[in-house]
Amino acid sequence: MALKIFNTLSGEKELFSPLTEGEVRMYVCGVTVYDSAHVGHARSLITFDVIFRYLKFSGHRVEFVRNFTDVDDKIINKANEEKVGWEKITARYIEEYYRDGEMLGLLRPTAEPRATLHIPDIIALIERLEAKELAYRVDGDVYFPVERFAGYGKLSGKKIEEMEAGARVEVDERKKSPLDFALWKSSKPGEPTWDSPWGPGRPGWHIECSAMSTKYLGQPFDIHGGGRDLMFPHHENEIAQSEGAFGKPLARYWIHNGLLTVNGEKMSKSLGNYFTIQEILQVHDAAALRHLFMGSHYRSPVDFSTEALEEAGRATDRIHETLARAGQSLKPGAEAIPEAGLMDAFRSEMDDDFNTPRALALIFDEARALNRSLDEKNSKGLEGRAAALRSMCDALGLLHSGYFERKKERWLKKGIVNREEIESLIARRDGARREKNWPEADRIRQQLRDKGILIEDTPGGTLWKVK
RNA sequence: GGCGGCGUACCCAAGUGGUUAAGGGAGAGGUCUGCAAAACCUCGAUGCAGCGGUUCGAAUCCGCUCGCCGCCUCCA
Repeated sequence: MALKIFNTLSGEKELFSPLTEGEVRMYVCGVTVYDSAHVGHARSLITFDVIFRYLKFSGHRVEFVRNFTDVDDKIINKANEEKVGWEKITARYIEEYYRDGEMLGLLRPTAEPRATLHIPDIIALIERLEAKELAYRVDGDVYFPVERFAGYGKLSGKKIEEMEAGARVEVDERKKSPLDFALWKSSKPGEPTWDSPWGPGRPGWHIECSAMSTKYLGQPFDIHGGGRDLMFPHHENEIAQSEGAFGKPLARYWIHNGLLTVNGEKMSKSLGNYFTIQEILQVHDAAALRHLFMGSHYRSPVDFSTEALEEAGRATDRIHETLARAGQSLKPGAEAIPEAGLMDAFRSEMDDDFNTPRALALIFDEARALNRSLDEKNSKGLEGRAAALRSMCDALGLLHSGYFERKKERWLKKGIVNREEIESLIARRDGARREKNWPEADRIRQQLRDKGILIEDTPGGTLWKVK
């Protein structure tokens, strides 16, 4: 068994072997912090969180770097709109981003560098490119001449001539090719500015990733990831800059996650068809969102809808229900070893380019088998199998403690019922049941049901949960 | 226009040359239950957009047709 990864660079699944045995260096493009992150960002975040988790799960030491782009036109525009400094904008959204990440159950990367804290590294890289005649100045701007880099287009499979012919951009006459991109931009008054050999200005978008990835991970490093939409031009430009500057590959495996769509169209700010992560998490559990994403392969598009999310939520309920049930009937404190056969099966699914849909199928198969054993009061091998189920879910980040309690909280917050009301209705119903007053007991149950509360009579007493 | 991808049951979705086409949701029937809920059991595509072809054998390879999407512009 060995991990295979689909490498965008080759267009094929390849056997993954890190540069250093047992160690993986991974860089993923993060977000530009000018607005709240939406569910599309969440997909990318969760995809690479799972990859991070699984690489660790399979015994690697992982250096995982994800950046913040904290200097950009959109940030400046937002600052101007609100008449505040740009640092206020980036600070606000970085803070929001950390809160989102925590709620999504993301593992923290090993480093989360910001562009503005790496200006010297960026300048040094541009100088290096300039020395190799891979940069030219136009007024206070510095551009990268794409036709001077032979491999331009190798990641996205595009050809310079074809792109120039079909260019839809308004052509900047000062550039040698419409595809040339800015390494450094001169700044207008009031914009973020740093001194540089080319005059006061700020870095272009792509250069920060080249500078920071290599600074933290060396060159080449093992995995570079990001959303499909970053493949061109962003990642192509990163390759041009880094490989142009150092004459060696930037990254060995390129991973791109598929995009999130809404009614079949890409979720994006410009289309206005997006939900922020916060909006969604007020109504749904992060585990359900993650489950929704895990249900499709990371490279496929996923169509987002609240119906799909609710459906994923019902599936997530089942897993947590099973886990809770298994937890109750196991000896407390017993340190069980996950059942080896199950773990092997899980690994072989995940080793196939992180095939989470198949891994989920395995999880459900085992959930059913476990429930069956529990129904039959057959405790043989139960601990090991429950531990395996738990471990598989954990490797996907699906284990969110307090899952049902959060579900209750979300419902109670709507103000339709409160706990006291539920408890007293249940007490009254229990009284009716003791007297075998079934019509009254059923009437109370219906009353609760109308308020979204389901009653469950168990040997240990009456429990309630949210519908 | 160029490049890439997708079309599998009511819905979502794996599978990409070879036993009965995973799994989830919804639905139907059943076991359990005072009745429920949960759980479990059973049933759901002789067929994988359509048409041709290659092959002993195709959802899986090739060709054409139809439909949808992404990138080529900031974008996870």
